[in-house]
Amino acid sequence: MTKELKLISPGEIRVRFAPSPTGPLHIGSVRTAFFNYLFAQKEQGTFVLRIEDTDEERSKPEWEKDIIEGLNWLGFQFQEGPGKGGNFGPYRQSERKEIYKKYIEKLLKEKKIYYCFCSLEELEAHKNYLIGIGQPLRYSEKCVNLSEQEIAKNLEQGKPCVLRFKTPLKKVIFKDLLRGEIEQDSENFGDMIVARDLTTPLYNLALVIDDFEMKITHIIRGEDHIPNTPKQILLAEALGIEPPKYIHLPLILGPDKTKLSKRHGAKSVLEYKKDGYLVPAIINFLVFLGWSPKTNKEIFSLPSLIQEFSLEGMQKSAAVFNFQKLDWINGFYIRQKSKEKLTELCFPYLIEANLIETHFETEQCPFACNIELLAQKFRAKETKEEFSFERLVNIVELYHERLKKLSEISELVDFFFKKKLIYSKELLIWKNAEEKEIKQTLDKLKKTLGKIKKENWERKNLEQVLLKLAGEIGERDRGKLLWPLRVALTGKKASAGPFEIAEILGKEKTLERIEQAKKILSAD
RNA sequence: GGCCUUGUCAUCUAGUGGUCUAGGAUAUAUGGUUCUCAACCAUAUUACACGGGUUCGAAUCCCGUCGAGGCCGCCA
Repeated sequence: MTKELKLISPGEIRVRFAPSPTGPLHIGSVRTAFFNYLFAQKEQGTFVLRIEDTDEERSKPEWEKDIIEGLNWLGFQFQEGPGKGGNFGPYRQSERKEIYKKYIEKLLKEKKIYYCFCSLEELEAHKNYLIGIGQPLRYSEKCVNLSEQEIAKNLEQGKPCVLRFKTPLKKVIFKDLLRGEIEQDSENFGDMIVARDLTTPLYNLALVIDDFEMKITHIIRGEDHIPNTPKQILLAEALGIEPPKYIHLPLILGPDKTKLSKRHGAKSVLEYKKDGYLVPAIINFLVFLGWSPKTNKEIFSLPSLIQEFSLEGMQKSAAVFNFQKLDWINGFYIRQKSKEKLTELCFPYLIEANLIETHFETEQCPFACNIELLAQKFRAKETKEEFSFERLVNIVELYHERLKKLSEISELVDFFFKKKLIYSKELLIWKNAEEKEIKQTLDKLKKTLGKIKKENWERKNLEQVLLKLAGEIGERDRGKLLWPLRVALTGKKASAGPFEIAEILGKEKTLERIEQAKKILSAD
């Protein structure tokens, strides 16, 4: 299958991503865009963005913005497209009406398309009839032989009409670079509507014209477009156009194994950004949905992907979107970040969660914060306690290995910034220990920690002293001491270790929280 | 209902006639390291949809069955 690709010299390959701006850019479309982008990069071709907004009612400029913003965030740069220019524009179908008009008029003149005046009711009735007798659903061709006079009369009366393609009856065979030959008889779809009027082509026609005009060499799209392909090929033939090459990607499925859609949580890719997924993680995850390398390698950067990508590694069957694996890859990429970088990435989430605030006023959304802010001091919103960037780094670092996505950071570290922790007294109790025991432990803890000088308040010392104490209290069971300590400091059943937390919290606050734990324990 | 595509562990997949008593990753389970959680390491469990052929030999080739998905719009 790649033999054919090699016939085309590098630089000549042109691919496109052609979304319709009728909703957010979701993860399935992103993958399609990505494979187009990858292919273009690999073959040193051109990646074109075309906005398919022929449906004026459903298309919205804000969705176009969402799409472009999403592509930019992911780093899939297109060489031609709206706002970018190029030699084959305009790149919005709504701005290409003049171009379409030429083609539609030509088809009409050559009698390859014809006016159809059938009403929706008529069409519906015919469809039901066909279902009844088990035939493929296709138009009755009632209007195919209308006389010039009849057409003129109907048009004059302003009778609603559309333009239909006089589909030649034949077997259409095309070659999919991934799947081999696919054959479909055109009698299965019949005379389809290709335009509403002279300047408003529908999807199939507009696409054929645009791909030709934009000199697209390869159409890489979802498998759900296989049934459209014969229609487009016939249309291309009618226009005397050589069709491009086709690659139909397997679909992405939800956990219930149906085409991934909004109800599976296929939200805008920008929401993945908001959840704290990293671009390399998303890319790495997505590429494995339908492609695999020759080796067992699991982690790929974009450059290495471009290098190793090949159509031969493509899968033909649909793949279920595995959210757990996305999280795993994301966690992996988070662990690759330096602690400073990670803190910078987490910062907006801490602001968003109202845990910290900065003295600086910013007009920008916190998610677009800039790095200079990070050289400044912050304070806890609740306690007004000051935090340097270094101290924030120390906090975030504690959870470096525990993060799967950035948005989790705030509920993990919130206890550092709060005045009072709220938890039940049962949480303080280690395994089968008695309440009394825990109380004694907290007392001893307070006494021992109180003796440590402020200048010696650091992780290593704390560890030494506390482990010694733990030995005295629980012999081998350090949990007797460490569990209530950790709960007292964090109010959580799971967290980072108590020594490093105590270090960052500081002596005063640590003792305060132990005191608080005692109160919680004695309360009813 | 018609047409098309597709079928290896729960999930993503390796595998192109012998090296497959089927490999890797995620997930799960157990164990190891300073309480918990995570990370890391080790171990374990789980798959060639089914039935026929072809062949000395089949996950791999052929046929049939079954399953799954997609498309059948004056949406794209």
